[in-house]
Amino acid sequence: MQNSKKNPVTMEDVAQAAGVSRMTVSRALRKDGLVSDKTRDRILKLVEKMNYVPDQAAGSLSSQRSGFIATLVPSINNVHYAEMIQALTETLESTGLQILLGYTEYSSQREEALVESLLTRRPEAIVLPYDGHTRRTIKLLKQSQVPVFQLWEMPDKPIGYSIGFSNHDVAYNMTQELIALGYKNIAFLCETNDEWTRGAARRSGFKAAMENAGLSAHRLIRFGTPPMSIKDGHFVGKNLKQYYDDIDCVFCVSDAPAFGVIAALKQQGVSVPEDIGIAGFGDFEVSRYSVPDISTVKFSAREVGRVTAESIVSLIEPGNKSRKPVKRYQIEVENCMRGSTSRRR
Amino acid sequence: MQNSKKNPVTMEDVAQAAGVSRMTVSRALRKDGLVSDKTRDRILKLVEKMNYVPDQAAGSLSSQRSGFIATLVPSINNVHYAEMIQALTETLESTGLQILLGYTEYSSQREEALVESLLTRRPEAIVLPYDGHTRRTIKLLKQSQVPVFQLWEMPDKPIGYSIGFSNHDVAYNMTQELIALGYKNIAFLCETNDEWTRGAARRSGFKAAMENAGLSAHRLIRFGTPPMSIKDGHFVGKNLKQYYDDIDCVFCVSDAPAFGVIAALKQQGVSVPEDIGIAGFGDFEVSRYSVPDISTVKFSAREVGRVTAESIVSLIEPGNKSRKPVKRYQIEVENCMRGSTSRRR
DNA sequence: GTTATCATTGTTACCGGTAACATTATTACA
DNA sequence: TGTAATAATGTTACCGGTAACAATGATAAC
Repeated sequence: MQNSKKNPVTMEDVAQAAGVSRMTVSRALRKDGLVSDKTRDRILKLVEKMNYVPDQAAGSLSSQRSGFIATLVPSINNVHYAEMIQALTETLESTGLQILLGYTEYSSQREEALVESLLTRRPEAIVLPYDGHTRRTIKLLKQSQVPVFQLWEMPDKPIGYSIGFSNHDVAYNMTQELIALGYKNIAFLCETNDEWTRGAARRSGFKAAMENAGLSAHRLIRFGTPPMSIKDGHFVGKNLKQYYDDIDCVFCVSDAPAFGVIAALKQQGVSVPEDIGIAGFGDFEVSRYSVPDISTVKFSAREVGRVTAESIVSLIEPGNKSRKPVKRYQIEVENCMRGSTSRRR
Repeated sequence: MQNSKKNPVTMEDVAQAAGVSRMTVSRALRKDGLVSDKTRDRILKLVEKMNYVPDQAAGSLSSQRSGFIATLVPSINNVHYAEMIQALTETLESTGLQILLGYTEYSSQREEALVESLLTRRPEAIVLPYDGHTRRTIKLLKQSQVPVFQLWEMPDKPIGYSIGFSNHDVAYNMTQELIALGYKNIAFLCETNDEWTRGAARRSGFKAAMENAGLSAHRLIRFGTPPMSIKDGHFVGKNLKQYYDDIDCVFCVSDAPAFGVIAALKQQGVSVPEDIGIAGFGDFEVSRYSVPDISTVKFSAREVGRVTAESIVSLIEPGNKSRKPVKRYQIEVENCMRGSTSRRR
C-alpha cells in the first residue's frame, strides 16, 4: 500500500531499490538479454514485489513506437467483422501489438473523424474495412505515412495493401449459379444507401451477370439502412409481391435478411425453394440450421484477419528477415448451394 | 510533402510558423479559450495547412491522463457485448475518451494477462464483463487504483462499481414462469466449464427455483465450451432423449442453442411447444423470427453500455458537478413468453 | 604482463506535449 | 492619472521511459 494518490511506482523507484540505473531496469524488462542473469532476477523480483507496471505512453514517446494498430469496422455487431478482429488480435498478440478499434457505423463522415482521432495515437498501421473514403481521409492517411491495409474489397486504386476479394466478381458468380439453376426473374435485395458498403459492389456484380445472360436486372429491392437485419428481410418478404409480382428468386445482400425473407414467405404459405429460391451472402451460422438451409456465399473472415496480422508483422517488425508482404492478397470464396435454392423444371 | 521519413510536424513547428510559443498552440487546440480569437484562428489555419496531428502519447505523459477506458469482453462475437460496446463508445465519444478493448475468451487466465497489459496504458477506468477473477487480477486492479466497473452481474463483493442484474435471480424468475406454465421435468442446458461465465449463476437460479417448487433439478445438460452456439444446441437437440428421456422443457443458457435445439427437434418431428417447451436467454433477433418464436429473457445491452459510460464520465471528468455515480445500478430484465412455450394441459 | 574483446552497466539527452507559475499588455474604475 | 483586475502569452520544468554512446570490469589471446 503506497501513497494514497496515484500509483507512484516508476522505473526509477525500482532502479533505486535495486541499486542500479533506470536503464538497467529497462533492459531487464525486455527479453533482449543485455543484462546479467543475476541482475535481471533481482530486478524482476523487485518489479513483482513493488507492483511496478510500466507506462507505455512514456515508452512510446521515447521509442517512437506506439504498439497500436488502428482498425476501423463499420459495426462490431457483425459476425464477419467480429471474427476478423478476433483473428487479428490473436495473431498480433504475441508481438505485443494492440488493436485500437473504431466504428464507422457505415458513414464515411464518421470514418474521417475517426481516422483523424486515431492518428493522434500514432498507430503503426491502419486497417480499413473497405474502399470508398473521403478525399480528406485519403489525404490524412497519405500524409501520416502510416501503412494502410484495406480489407474485404479489392480497391481499384489501393492506398497501400489490400486483402480480400472482389465483391463484384463474387456476386457475379453466385448470380450465374442461380441462373444456371433456371431462375430467371431474380431480384436483388440490398440496403438503400449502400454506396459506402460492399453492397454496392455486389449489386453491380448481380447486374452484370444478369445482363450477360440476357436477363433483366431491374428487380432491385432497396430497403433499410446498413446493416440489413432479419427484421428488414422479414418486412420485405411479407410484401414481396408489392415490389415485383413475378419474382422467382431473391439474392440477398447478406444471410440475415435472407433468413427474414424465408420466415415471412413461410408464414404466407409460399414454399422455398419450390415457389421462390433464396440466396444469401456470408454463411452465417443461422443459415445452416434454418429450414430450409440457406444457399450462400462463404468465405473465411478469420483468414482475412490472420493474413492481415501476418502482413502487418512482417512489414513493421524490425529485424524481420522476411520480405515485404504482397500488395494484394486474394481470399478464397465459395458458393454453398443448399436447400433454399433448387433446379427449376 | 515533408521529409520522406516520419511525419515530422510537431507542435513546436506550428508554434514557430505562427510566431508564438508552443504553449499558445497547445491552448489554441483546446476549446478552453485562453487565447485571443485572432491568434487561435491563425494557429488553426496553420495546423490545417501543415497537417499537424498532435501526439497523444506525449500529451498523456504530461497531463497524466491517457484518455483510455479499458474494456474486457469474453468475446466480441456476441450481440450483447457488441451492443454494449457500441453504446459505450457512442456515449464516451463526445468526451474524447477512447475504448481499449481486450478479449478474455472466457478464460480467467487470459483475463489476468490482459489486465496486466492494459494497465500499461494507464486507463482512466476499467470495465470488466463479469465477476470471477483471479486473485492476482484483483490485486493488480486494486493496486492500480483505477476505478473498476463490473458489468452484467451483481457481484457479491464488488471491487468498485457494478451495473447489471443478478443472473441467478433472473434465471430463477424464468424457471418459475416455466413451472407456472405446468412444465415439470425441465432441463437446463449450459456449457461445460461455465464457472467463469454468467452460465453458472443462471444454473444456480434454475436449481433454486426447481427445488423451491419441489421439483428435481437434476436434468442438467452440459455441452461444449462457451459461448454455446446454434450448432451445439442442434447437437443436443438431436440426442435429447439420450440425456434424459422424460424432458418436457429445455431452458437454454442463451438463445443460440435454443434455436439449435428447436431446429433439431423439428427435424425429428417433435413439436415445440406441444411436446417440449423451449426457453432461451438474451432475446437475440433470430428468436423473434424463428418458427415458433422463442420465449426468452430480455434486457438491454445498450442500456448497460450507456449507463456505464455515463457513470464513468461523471466519475472521472473533472469539473463535473454531479455527484459520484451510484455504486450499484440495476438493469431491468423481462421475461418474454412466446411461441416456444405454452400452458400444459 | 599487456592489450584486444566482450559483457555489463551507466550517462546524457531527448521524445512532444502540458502544468504551474511568471510576465506583459489591456482594460476598468476610482 | 494611477492602480487594480483581467486577458493574453511566455518560461521553466517535468511526465517516464528509451536511444545512443561512454565507461567500466572481466576474460581471452598473444
